[in-house]
Amino acid sequence: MGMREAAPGPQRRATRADVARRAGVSDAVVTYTLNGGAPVARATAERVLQAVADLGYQPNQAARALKSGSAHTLGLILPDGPDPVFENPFFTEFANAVEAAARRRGYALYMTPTPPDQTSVVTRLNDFATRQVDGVLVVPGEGSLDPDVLDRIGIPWLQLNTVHEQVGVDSIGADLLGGAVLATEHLIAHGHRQVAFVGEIDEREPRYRGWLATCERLGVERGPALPSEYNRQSGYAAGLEIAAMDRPPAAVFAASDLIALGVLRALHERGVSVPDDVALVSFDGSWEAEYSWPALTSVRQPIEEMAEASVAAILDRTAPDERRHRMFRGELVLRASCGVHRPA
Amino acid sequence: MGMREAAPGPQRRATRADVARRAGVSDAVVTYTLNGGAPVARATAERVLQAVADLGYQPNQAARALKSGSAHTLGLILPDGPDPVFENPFFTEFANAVEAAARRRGYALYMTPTPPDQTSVVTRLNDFATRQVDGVLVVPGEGSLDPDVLDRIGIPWLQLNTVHEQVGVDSIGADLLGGAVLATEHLIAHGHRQVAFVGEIDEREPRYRGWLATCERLGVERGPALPSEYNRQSGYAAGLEIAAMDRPPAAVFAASDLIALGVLRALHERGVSVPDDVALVSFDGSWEAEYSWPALTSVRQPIEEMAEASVAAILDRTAPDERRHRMFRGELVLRASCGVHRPA
DNA sequence: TTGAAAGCGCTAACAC
DNA sequence: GTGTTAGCGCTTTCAA
Repeated sequence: MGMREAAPGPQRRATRADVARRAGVSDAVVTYTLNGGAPVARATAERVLQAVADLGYQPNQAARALKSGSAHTLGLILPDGPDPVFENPFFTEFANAVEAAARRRGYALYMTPTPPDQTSVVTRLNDFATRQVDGVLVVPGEGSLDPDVLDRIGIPWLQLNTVHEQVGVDSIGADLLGGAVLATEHLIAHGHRQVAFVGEIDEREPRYRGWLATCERLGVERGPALPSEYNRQSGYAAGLEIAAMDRPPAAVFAASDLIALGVLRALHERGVSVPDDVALVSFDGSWEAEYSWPALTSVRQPIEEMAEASVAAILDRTAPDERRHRMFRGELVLRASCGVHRPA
Repeated sequence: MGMREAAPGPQRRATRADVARRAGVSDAVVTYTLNGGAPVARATAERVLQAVADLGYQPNQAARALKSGSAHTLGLILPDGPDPVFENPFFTEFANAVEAAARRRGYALYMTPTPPDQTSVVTRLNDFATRQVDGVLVVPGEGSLDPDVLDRIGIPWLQLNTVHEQVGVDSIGADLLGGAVLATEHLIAHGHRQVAFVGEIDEREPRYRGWLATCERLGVERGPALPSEYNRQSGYAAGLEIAAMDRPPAAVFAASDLIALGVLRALHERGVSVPDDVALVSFDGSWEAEYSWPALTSVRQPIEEMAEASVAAILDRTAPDERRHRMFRGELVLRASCGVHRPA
């Protein structure tokens, strides 16, 4: 008779063959019942399902992956630089949302910080390919990736958190320019006749462009533009500069929450009051913006929506050659840092 | 002749057979060369390695997983409750450190928030098992897990972030009691004759016990103990209570950074100054504690060390029956929230 | 509607 | 030292 269920302890997992035997059918029928692919007689199907339940059978995903070329898994590559990505609540929220979206579709997620240079990313993509990963979401860092090289690996990929749209690259990103316009307009609506900018100062950076354009359009003096990387330290340095000015700008648009948090700290230290002396609006709308002091008014990126769309874009891709950029609008979340709001 | 390399585009990945053919050896020799397991003549090995390089061959991990029962992958289960785990920088840092430790060992990581109840965790462990995951790190939430049930799944697991040591459970955790002692002593060293506590009020909670014992040992009045869950909102509520007191405690020990952040916000709102009116020390030492205002003095958990140990514990496990709790000491990181430090 | 059998790519026991 | 071969558990023709 062979071994019956051994005493408690890590027992061997049931395989498709065990199920088939117990249901008195062939292996194939088990597959048909479970995955479809061929019609199965009602009675047969019931016996199979019963056997599955009795045995607590669960298909071996490794075997499935080998045979079908799909591990039912997605990969997420986050930029691993001098600033730990996971210290950025925006990425953290994004990663979380992607995992949730993948799971809803029955996919698992490999998530890994990777240096954002071409070679490292290629290595990681290759590793994913050997694991039969179905698609990879890449959050780029500094430096750009050559789409052709990545394509040649043969694994579907999609670029997240895109700032500059690129031909031949399937990508997803927030409407940075539109968000910057929202933020700047709001500061101006508060009555400020001068708005400063802290962030990446580059004609091609949409947040910078949005701020610039809005100041010009509304005939408002553009306060100084202070350079800052997207982290707290750099924002702090900019904040110190602001505090040291003879005539500090009464309104500041910071290109990310992290920058704003740094600015905030510097102003606190120098006894400059936010929002009384300086009104501040930032970008991202991550949860950290909510528990800062004062809480930050910020342009909230539609993270869940973008995550959902990312997973869908890669999983539902039909024509591999139809590549495009998908842009998502954010909304301004009003809190305390921009000043008191009057009823409209 | 068959097909030669097709024009650029996702080409078929080379398999072990391709390498064998090109090197003029059998499949087995390729395996021997790559994995060891049998001696290979120097010259042969060189030819194989050359072929591997020429073809850019990388072993198919799905096939490996099927054959060997190991996907070279670890799983990390985070508690998914009403409070999103990824809003807690402590978990975020921990997850990041675990991923890095796993990667250093050549392992990938599945990371997933999961409701911490028994059924959900079992389901997830089973899913991991079908994917031939080599071991799972479980961060428990509310409610306890039955080790016997988890063991029966047959996949090695380890409990992280452990508060209460349990027999029969392999686990890792910080020295919470020792940390609470450090924090409380420090507040007392600042000259305060009364120290309050905000956190979980339970005789079995080590942070609570450490605070209690230290106050008694040093003959200091223990200020009120205010209940709080481990999140910002709850800390905020406690902070409001503190601010509303006739005679607020001059020193507070908060059981986590998140709690402290909430307390801080409440005190700000009520115009209570930290550290002048209230000195504050918290627990965890996550990065968010550094950019709060004022920056938090906090007991830093040795996250990297614990992550490293977690991965090692599960991968280097020899005797599956030798289970124990591994405890790690934290250290007090001095910042501003506890008050000015005089030279020792 | 069901079954037999080939094969995904790799490993390892066994033979030479 | 090297080759042959039998699977790991599953999917999928192809036949019956």
